Formats: sequence, structure tokens, C-alpha cells
Amino acid sequence: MTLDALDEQIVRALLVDGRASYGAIGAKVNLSAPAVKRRVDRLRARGVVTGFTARVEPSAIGWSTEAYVELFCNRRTSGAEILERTRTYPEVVEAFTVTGDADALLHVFAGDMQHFERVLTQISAEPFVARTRSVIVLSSLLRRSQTPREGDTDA
Amino acid sequence: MTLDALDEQIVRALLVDGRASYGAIGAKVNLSAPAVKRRVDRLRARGVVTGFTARVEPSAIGWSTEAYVELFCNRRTSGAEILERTRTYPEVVEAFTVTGDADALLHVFAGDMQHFERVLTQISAEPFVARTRSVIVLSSLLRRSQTPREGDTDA
DNA sequence: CATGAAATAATGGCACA
DNA sequence: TGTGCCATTATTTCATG
Repeated sequence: MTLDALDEQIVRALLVDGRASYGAIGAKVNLSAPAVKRRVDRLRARGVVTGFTARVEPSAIGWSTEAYVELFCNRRTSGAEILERTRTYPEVVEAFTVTGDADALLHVFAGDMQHFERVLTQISAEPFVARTRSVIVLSSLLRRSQTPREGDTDA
Repeated sequence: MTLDALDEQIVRALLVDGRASYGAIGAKVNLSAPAVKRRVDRLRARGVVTGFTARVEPSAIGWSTEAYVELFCNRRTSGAEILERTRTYPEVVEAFTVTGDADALLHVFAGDMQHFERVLTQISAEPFVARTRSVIVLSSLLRRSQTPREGDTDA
């Protein structure tokens, strides 16, 4: 599945401004508004663009504490099992299986440190969790979305 | 700075669908389209909503390798200094200062493992970097955006 | 904040390369 | 297949109350 140069430019424009009109995008990429819409529809159908969302300042909506939690599992725990449990915590926004000594990595937002401690305690008490190691975010230096790479050939 | 119940619902709707029309949002929150627009404008002016973006499948735009890199600095390095250098790498999408033994944490996307290794080598060679520890993402289990918390009073 | 009018944008049909 | 042009419908946006 390959994106041609036009698709790439359109995706880039949508990453910069997800609410840009098709006409405005078309002006940048030299395409008519309907043509841009058709391509965006196709990108969505192909699963390249999975949706649109607002960028929101976490602290403004009550999430002032951010952390990464490494999960060490005491037995072979499948990714599906980890997902099944961790998704029940609204504080967990990302979950990965990873290389290294830990088995999984969770990205967690909490209202404050007390809230985070409570969530961490609950997660630690999950039957498949042997122990955890947390890294608390002190300050967010950079937060941006990636742009398409040039030579792009993969799924 | 406080969001009232209406703002909160609007932000929630925009997180779910960043391209939803003001009329459609208004139907959900019992407000007219112009009223929703005024509130969204205000939310943007206040810095609550910082923008809109597309959600894109990383692998579809050439980023198949994802990793977190912990940075250990050999001297007291300011966050500003870390930001100044790391932002020059398009592969670095997030950068934080953190608690624990590492000084900073980078979220990195690369085209493949070879590409990641090259970037890691470059970052390791930055004068303020003593050593690094990388965690490669094997599979992404969960990726979602947080929703506003209920009792929300902070900046 | 709602209403209503005018400007702008989205979207489907149709012809063409 | 993909595009541009056109017409229709929907949305945005700004006036006023």
C-alpha cells in the first residue's frame, strides 16, 4: 500500500490542521476541492487516516500528572490480556508490549499525584503484574505529530 | 481556569471527532451551531484546544518502528537545551524531563530498525548525552486520547 | 444565547483525459 | 482510475434582538 505524492501532501496538511477545508488543502496541493475530498475518503477507507481529533492541553482538562509505567509480568501474559485489563482504566491512554526487561509500557495521565498513586496501586494489584517501575513526567518539552516519510513503501 | 459542563462536552465531542460540524455538536449538547462555534473559539483562545489534527496510522506513512529512549546526561543539562537539540530530529515526536535515574525521555518513530539505530547513534553522540537506554515497541495495544475529568479546577 | 441571512464549504453527478 | 466543473445541499459566520 503506497501513498503517492499527492496523498502525502494531503496527509501532511491534515496533520497540521485537521479542520482545514478541502478547498484550502486543494489550493496547497493544486487539486480541486472534490478531488481532495475523494482522496481523503479513500485514505480513511484504507485506514491511513483513522480519524480526526482536537489537540487539547492536558492540564486544562484535569490531567496535570503524566507518567510512564513499565509493567513486569510474573507469568507469560499475552498482549490481549494486558489490553483487556489496562483499557478499563481511563487514565491509561497508551499501552505497548516492549523489548527489554519490562513486558509492557503504559502511558498514564492522572489528575494529580495522589490520583496517580491510587491508579498505580490498582494496576500493581492486577493478578498478572509482578511489579512496576514508574517514570513521572516533570515537564513536557516537545509534543508533535510525525509527518509522512519520503520513500514510503510499507503497510 | 475552569471549563463548565458545556465546554467539557464540546471538548469531548471534538476529541471523538475533530471534524464534527458545529451543528452536530450542538445537537448533542443542546446548543445552536453559532453558540458552539463561539465556545470553540473561546476554548482555542484560552489555549484549552490547541489545534486539530488527523489521526494517522504511523506504519501507513512510513513509521514502522517506535521506541522510547531514556537519556542520561553527563552534566546538569537544562530542559531547554535538550529540547533545542532533540527537536532537530524529525523522528523525535515527544520529549520530557522525568523523575528517576534518567534525565529525559524521548518518544521516537523511525522507518525501520536500521533507521532507528542511525538516529539513536546520532542522539547518543550529542555532547550532553552520557548514555541512553532504549525500549522498542513490539506492538501497540492501545492508543486513545484522554477525555476531560469531572471535577476539573486546575490550570 | 437564538434567529435568520449571506458567504463559504461539502458533496454527488457528469463529461473528459 | 482519477480529475475538473457544475449544481445542490449543508455549514459557517456575522448581523441583530
